[in-house]
Amino acid sequence: MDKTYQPEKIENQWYQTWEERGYFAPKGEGDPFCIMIPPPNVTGSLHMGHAFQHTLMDALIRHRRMKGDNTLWQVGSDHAGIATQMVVERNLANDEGKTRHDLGREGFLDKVWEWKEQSGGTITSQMRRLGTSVDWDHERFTMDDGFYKAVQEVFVQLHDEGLIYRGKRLVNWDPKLHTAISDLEVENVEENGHFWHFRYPLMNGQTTTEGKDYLVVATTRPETMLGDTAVAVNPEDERYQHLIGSSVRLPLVNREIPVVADEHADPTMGSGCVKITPAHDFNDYAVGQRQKLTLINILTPDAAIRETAEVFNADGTPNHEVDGSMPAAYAGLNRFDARERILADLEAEGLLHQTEKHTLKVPRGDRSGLIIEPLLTDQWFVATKPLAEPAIKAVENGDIRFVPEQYANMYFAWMREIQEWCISRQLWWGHRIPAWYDAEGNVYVGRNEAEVRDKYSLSADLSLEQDEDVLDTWFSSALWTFGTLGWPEDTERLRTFHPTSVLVTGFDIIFFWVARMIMMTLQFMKDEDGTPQVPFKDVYVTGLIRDEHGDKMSKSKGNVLDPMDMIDGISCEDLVAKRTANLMQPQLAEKIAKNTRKEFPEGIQPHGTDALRFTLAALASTGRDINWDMKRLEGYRNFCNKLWNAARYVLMNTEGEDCGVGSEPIELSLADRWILSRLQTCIEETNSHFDQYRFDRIAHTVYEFLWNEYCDWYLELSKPVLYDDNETPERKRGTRRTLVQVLETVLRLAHPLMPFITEEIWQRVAPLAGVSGETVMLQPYPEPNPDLKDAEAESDAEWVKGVVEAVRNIRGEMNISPAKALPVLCRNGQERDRKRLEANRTFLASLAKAESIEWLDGQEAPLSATQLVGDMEVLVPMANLIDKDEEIARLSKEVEKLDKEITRLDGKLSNDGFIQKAPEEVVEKERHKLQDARNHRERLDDQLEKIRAL
RNA sequence: AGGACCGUAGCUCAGUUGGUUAGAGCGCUGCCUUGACAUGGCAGAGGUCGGUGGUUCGAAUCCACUCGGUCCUACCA
Repeated sequence: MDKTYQPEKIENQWYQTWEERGYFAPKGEGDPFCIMIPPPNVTGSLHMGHAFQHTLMDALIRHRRMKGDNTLWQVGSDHAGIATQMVVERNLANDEGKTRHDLGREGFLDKVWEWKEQSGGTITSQMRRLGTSVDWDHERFTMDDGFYKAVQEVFVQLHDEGLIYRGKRLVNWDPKLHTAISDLEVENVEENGHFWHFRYPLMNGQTTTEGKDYLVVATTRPETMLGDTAVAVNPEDERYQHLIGSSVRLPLVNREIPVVADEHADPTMGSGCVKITPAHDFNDYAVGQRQKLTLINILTPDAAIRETAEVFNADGTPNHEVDGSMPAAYAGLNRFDARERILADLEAEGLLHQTEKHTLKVPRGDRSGLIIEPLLTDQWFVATKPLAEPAIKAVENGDIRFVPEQYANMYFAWMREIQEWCISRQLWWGHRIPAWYDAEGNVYVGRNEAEVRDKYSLSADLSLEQDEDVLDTWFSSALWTFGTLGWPEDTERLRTFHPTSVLVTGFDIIFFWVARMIMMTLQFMKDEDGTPQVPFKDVYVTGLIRDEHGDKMSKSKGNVLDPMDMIDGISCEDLVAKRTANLMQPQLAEKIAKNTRKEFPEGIQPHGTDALRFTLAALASTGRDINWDMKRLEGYRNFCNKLWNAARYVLMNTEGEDCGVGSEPIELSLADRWILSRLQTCIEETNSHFDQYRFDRIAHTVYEFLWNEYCDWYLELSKPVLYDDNETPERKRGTRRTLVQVLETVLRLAHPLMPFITEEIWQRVAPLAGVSGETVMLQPYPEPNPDLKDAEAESDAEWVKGVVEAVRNIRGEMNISPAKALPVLCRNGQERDRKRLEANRTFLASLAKAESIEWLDGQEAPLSATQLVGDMEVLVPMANLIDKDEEIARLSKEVEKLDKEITRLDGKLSNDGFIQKAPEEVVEKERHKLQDARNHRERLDDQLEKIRAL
């Protein structure tokens, strides 16, 4: 073995072997255990969040696979409608200077598929690099024919049950992407703006109670006034009672619009009058529906002012009575220019009453960044309320469990206020809506045109056009758990693996994805007796990986870390180049480059996959934010090196030797029995942490055992046995056997977190431990063996460690070289101390580097430095070695500590309440502590006196 | 406005149902290249657990209030 751990030499090769040998596929027996991968964007690349979640999923899968379950980790990717279409459109513009319209729908879709072929392999090869043991043979893509079948089936069934419908509604419209988006895809950002107060003249000589001949309305969006169809006042508002039913003249347009009474108007805000623009504001739309107001759409799909407005009745049917003509001055202006012109014109007419500054929440599209426009369009919707009800119950009654459970609150809050879901998108890339129209606009829904004709008894010569729109990507990903397993076919995989076991995902997509998956699955997946199936039993919700300052990693901030760079390393300049390439705002490049050079002057060293995975697991605590820490990564890379070198030591001392797994007799030392006992605890804890999804504790438990117990103590304790010619062959065999068996077990224990290094070492260690098999991946996961628990060995070993530490402490505090052998004296102990001393002389001599260890029976001790182990004093004679003042200082420090302790315990024990009310065992424990502390104090005092007397 | 989460060592974070001397990694100080490992070993320094009040024999842990930070949902004519 190499002297240092070099991950790049082992990782790729093992992954290839595993994949070739088919280890990742379900083995077909055992309890089913299934995880559905949250499908990454097919054209994306692996980011830290993926690396994090994939690590945890892989750990779960490998754990259960080793436990003997029939495990399936279903892999696949998502077509990511808007995101992908945007990328391809941008490439098209950059490379050929063309738009998608130049190519036409078919031509453009060919381009998208081309792009998918070209870039789709990026993320899968990165996943392989990360060691993910997914079932590649059944990889799925949401645009697969089979998956499309599932999408169509769901659409048609929901439609036929009346849960999907089409209608003219106000939706969130992205004027750049030219599509509707759901309310979840809108980000409300606080921005500076204004309130503009307008005067709308009253008609027919009416006046307000104050004698004014106009009403004042305020708006943050003046341009919408062109589409106003009413002014609302509160029905309780006395100021305006007499005006309800009268009219105002809409300025600029000169349309007569009514004053209506509606609760929406808040008498305490502004003038108490509200302009109502039902076609351009969600609240006003609701007012319009209540008051049966006309809808006047003044905007084009680009959000520019129309030449002539579109007019509809409240029910969405075209209205031919109201004149839609608009002032010519604004036609074609974009909404911002139109705003300026309208303000100027109103001011010129003396109708701009007041202007005030105001901060408001501006809705922006999460993809385009543009201000979203509420726009009246024909769209498809899912009636979510009936679907939400069982979905809420499934979590309430525990069929689905959120981990950590506080995320259930988030889920409930959203589900109980759920809005209808707009599922149509005016895009080309996606699942085309299975609906057809005749020339009169009648809608027919079916799986294909032929079925539609049959279903609706349409004549063969009736010409039908399929709906141009596609479905929201989340509509298809909502079917992920069962669509990937073959539904609507009744497949073996579906029967075996659905409901799935656990979903691992981020809290940021609970609404987008988790909630919708639950709704859809309960609706479509039923047991044979008709009971709805949940998509998964547990939802393990992860935090979000942020940079070391707690900022979200983003391209525009230039703080993105690529998991592949953690693994393979990257030079400073390459990292700068990567971070500054393809920026949306190129002016940021300089700052990003500067910060990057400052933070990573040496670039990033390679750390290997196992170190990255171990770090991610160790960071996976229950918090919502997880700050990345490069130092942690280094620490766990060192841990890998530690494991590597421990294995090197074990192999050096066992290969070619009798490791006691045959028939030769063996004898176990105290150290052997101790480490085997500790190992059982480690196994117990690891398994229990796995059951609770506490990956941080798994990592900690394994780390602690391997480094602080196995390496720091056990390997050192094995040396005196192996290196001493006087030791019996039985004892040597016992030690060798323990060395290899414990290591082999730890390798299995750690394998789910660090698959590569464990496999590499296991291959060499397993035969020595008498274990055969092709791979550690398919070995049984360790289970604790109660027979190996040995309380006596543990307490004896603690005693040995105590004596060693006592001598080391004296050494350390006195600055005595570890190379210098010291004479050690013991006295005042009990019989048990003597026995322990006699039984463990060689261990003590070796670990404490003691030249001699003598028991003092009444003889006068030479002046010494002292440490206490229980009642026993451990003395190191001072002759020439130890400085008097330093020893006084050291002992005084100890005494001070003890005094504090004594005061604290004394206070506690002289409290009657404590004595009476605390459990007897707690009181007893405290009494013991006090007794011990007093004894120690006394001994140290004696010692101090002697040294001072010198 | 409603809700959630966070505040523990210089930094990043653990701390399971209230009972240890409050822990880890990194950083820091001192000694050491001893035949697995300097990506290392040994020893050590460092915290009145955001604040106040309460419940309790006992609070980092439970309750109330409060300060600071993050986020989600809703609304703002």
